[in-house]
Amino acid sequence: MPGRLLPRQFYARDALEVARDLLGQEIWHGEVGLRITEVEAYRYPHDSANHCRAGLTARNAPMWGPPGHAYVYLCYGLHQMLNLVTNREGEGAAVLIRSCEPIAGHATIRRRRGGKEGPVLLTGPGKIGQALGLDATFSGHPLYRRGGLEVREGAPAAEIAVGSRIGIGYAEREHQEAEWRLAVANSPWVSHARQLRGVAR
DNA sequence: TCTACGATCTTT
DNA sequence: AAGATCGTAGAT
Repeated sequence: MPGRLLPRQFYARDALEVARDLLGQEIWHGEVGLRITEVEAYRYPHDSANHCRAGLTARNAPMWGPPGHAYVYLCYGLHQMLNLVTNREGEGAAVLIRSCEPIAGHATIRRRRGGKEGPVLLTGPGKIGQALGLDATFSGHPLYRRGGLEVREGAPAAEIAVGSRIGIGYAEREHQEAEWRLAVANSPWVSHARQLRGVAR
């Protein structure tokens, strides 16, 4: 039996708080189910790494909308990046899903990954969008309704690790160094794990 | 319109 | 260390 959907209000908080509580929750799309193991918070209003730093654009519009919706965008011309919109409507903030443990739909995931043999390692945000079969048409999709892309209640993380966010060299140093990347401690489903430090929950 | 570049990943 | 690959944003 499927787990309970996370309610809209879950997302209506600061992105960093939502990020912490998303660890261990599940993302489902069709038969594919993933357990969230690594996330990054893109906060509002003071975050020079945030896509919303320069105001409203056609691409980032879902981030300015109500919480509990997806924000999906194409990165480097090939990677579909999945974010979950947080805070309140009118505040551009979201949590980037960076890594997950696959829990269902392994065959579909493998096919989407090109049918390669070997373990399916979903570490890094590009692989999450690929495993879920996402593209930009999912941007703005609600996450709290059955059907389509859903986020369900999962087993919370016992312990978490923190570190600075990846790939934001364009941001101010204060925001580059902010420890707004969170992961399930000691999970194999984490990217750049050496740059994390463990902290008690 | 034009141009530079990116919240990446894989291969060398 | 560098190539793939293309939509977006800001400038012209």
